[in-house]
Amino acid sequence: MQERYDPAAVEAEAQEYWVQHHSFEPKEDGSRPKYYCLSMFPYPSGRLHMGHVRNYTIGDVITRFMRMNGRNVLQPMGWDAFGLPAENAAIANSVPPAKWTFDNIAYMKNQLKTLGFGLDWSRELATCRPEYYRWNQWLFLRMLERGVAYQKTGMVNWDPVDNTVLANEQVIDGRGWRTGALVEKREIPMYYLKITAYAEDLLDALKDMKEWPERVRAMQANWIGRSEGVRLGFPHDIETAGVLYAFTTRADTLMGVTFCAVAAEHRLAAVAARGNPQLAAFIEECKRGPAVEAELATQEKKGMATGLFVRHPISGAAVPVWVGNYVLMSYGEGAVMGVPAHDERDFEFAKKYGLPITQVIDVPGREYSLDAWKPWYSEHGRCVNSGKYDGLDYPQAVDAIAADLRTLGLGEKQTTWRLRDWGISRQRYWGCPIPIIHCRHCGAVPVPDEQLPVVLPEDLVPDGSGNPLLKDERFLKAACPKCGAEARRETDTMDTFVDSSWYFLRFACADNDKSMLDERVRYWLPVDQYIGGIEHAILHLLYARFWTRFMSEMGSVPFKEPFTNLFTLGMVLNEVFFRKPASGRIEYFNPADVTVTTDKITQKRVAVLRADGQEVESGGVVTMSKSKNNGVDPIELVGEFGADTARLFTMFAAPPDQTLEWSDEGVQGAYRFIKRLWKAVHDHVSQGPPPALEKSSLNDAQRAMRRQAHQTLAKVTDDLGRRRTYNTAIAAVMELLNALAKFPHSDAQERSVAQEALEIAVIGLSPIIPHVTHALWQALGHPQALIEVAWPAADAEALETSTVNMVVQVNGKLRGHISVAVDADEGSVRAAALADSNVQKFIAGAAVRKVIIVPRKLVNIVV
RNA sequence: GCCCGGAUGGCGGAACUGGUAGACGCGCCGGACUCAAAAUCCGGUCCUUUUGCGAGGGUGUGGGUUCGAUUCCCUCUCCGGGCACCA
Repeated sequence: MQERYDPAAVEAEAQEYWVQHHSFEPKEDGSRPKYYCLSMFPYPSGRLHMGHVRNYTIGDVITRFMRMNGRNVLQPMGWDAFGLPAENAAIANSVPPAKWTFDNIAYMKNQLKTLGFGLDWSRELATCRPEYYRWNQWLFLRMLERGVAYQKTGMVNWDPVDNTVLANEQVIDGRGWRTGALVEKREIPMYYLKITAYAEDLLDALKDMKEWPERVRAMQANWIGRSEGVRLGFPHDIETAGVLYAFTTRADTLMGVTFCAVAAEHRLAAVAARGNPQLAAFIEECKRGPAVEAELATQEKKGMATGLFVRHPISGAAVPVWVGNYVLMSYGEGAVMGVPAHDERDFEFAKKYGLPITQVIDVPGREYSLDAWKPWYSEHGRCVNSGKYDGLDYPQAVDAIAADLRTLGLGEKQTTWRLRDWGISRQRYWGCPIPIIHCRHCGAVPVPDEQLPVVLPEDLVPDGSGNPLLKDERFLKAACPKCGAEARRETDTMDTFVDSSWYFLRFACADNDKSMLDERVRYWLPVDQYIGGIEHAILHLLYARFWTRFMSEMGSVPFKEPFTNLFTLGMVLNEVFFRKPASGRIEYFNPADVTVTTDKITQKRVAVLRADGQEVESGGVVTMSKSKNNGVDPIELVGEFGADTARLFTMFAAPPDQTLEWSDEGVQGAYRFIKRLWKAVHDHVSQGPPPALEKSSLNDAQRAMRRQAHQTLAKVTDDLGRRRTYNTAIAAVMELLNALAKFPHSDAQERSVAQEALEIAVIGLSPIIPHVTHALWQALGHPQALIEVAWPAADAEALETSTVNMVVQVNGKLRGHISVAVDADEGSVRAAALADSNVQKFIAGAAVRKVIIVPRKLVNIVV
């Protein structure tokens, strides 16, 4: 065995072994339990970032651990290869997005191999390949047939200078990111998927998904947003006799309505705007407003009276109709009843515009005043000032009012969802073409299955002014499948979330060119463990669940939930350094180019840019990103310390589901530990092979060492398998190694105990640092490769102990320690506790009121 | 604004089911080795007090439940994620 740890040589050899032996290319095998471990596939942005390393290391730890525990483990990898960044790169460099994407894939694949992940590359897929996206198209046609896909108009951001549709992220303060032009809204026809038809099932199923993090289930449930309420109608005679409908969860406050507010897009707003230029201008202003919910919700609440009135459904009183910029057309009926006394937004609105406020709910012991909003105003209580409903509580009032409305034909109880249908049309080039042909005579005609795939040309270079497909005659021209007339292809492409809504199924059968899925899906799916960033907690995961439900209905898959167990990891953060010139833009400096020292006198941290020796400011610790220039290149790290160090640090520095703060010193520490482990094995094996362990003849110190080794094994097994707290598993092995360093190594039995402890350390860490442990396992005298070794169980005999240490508290404060026999009864434990000299000091002269004994842990004496 | 998380020494974190707060690592201090430095090894390291044993305080804020609270409940503050066309 070499004395010096040489990561480059060790890692090349181990990786060579796994490739040669196809260690991670599992075949379907009905005789063995399968395990499908999947990390969210990356967008091929150019190079791996630390978030990828963290994500894929977790996946790899699970993969290797489950493999050693006898499972037939599949861990595939692919590329989420369509998307906006490729178009941006294309515009910047005049390269087709396809070339940019494929170059990036080649580069990043190499990076992944360098890190030693146990990936099955034989199943690799990229969503931008026609072999893949043809099935997007095929399934979209099935959805069209079943009415799950449908067409309606939707609003988009329009850049009037570039004549192009902008993504929300390309709109900065209401202006186009490239042109700076004021962004307009346009209503255009788009395709939608009817995810709302699955809302109830998507919500109900969450209750049984115990293996998903509670927070993700909560976020999804809130997103779907089931609301039980009442749909109520305000009759009117505007134009002709009609009814303005609104949805409310607070029908008990109906008698407190003093106005109604409608969205700018509401039909009544348009009616009122005729002949009212001021109102028309206000409506236009609202429509130009933000598209993003966060901005909508924080903008100043504004409104304008329409001059129209509707009638209160119960009292018949005239109720003024306003247009409000806080009313969403996309939720409920696009109109709300205004009850300023009991709704905070309505209260503010009424205050601002001088609308009346009528208290109709009374909460005992509380005094209502019109001066300022108080949180209790929106609490449930009893009806007052509400005529026949006075005295009713919330459920009684809602029932009574819903019943009366029903009699009047002006409403009923209703369940409303926050979830909206999924608009999948994107007016962009680098995506999966929507398989539709537009014919002058026949309208929008689906492309017949036998003409699939509709292939996206890969040689176009977008220039930022609209979708290049619109200018590509080869793509555009098509014969109408119905009448044969010359027709035009749909140029919209699909949202990239479509691509990622089923890729996990395709890994089971990526080589099938005849059908989307086959019987192998039944062996591998559902995914046993899915791992990805918390930022995907809602959209991606919800879309994938919806998609799987549709495929289940079609009979394509025998399950509705695609991911049995979900693990969400935290973000990777790093400190950000910058200089802010008196004028001009902030300049960010990469932390690798900055030296931070602590001033000995002032104790202040000082950051200096090495290039010029001048100080830079610290902007705190934030998510690693290109824009803040605070990323760390994982591959540079691998070059300097090896993949095992990169893996060990990312697993050790923080629990995997929480944010991880980057630390160069921490990386050094990880490297130091691996070197110590290497040296410990080297020093041990250089004395030659130890004799067989004679368990019965060990002395106390040897027995204790052995006990710690097996306790460590039990802890590591639990931390890796159940708790997924890789940081504490590593800490436990570090403790074991620290203990072993103090353990004598001279007689034969001591060396046998040490051999066993070292083997436990090496096996225990092997899922995390597989390369170095592969080499160390050989050095410890084993011909079989470590990846083929079965995960050991802790020896129950080694864990046995005769005495146990307990702490003694007096009134909850720690006062002493006692050592008692494991099987000591309460009486003797109590006696030992009371006999402790320090404890005596605190109970002297006081009456012992109570003694609480927690077996094997603690005694608390209450005096 | 709404929904979901988080906050513990100089720093990252540990304490799993309400039972010894600070494991493990980083940094720092002292020592060994060295002509010297690096690397490595050994010892120390929450704060106050004490020669020491010990004592007092301490888990973002303020309150509550309990023999006992980092852990449970309520309040507030700050930080992070998501908000439907970034992926």
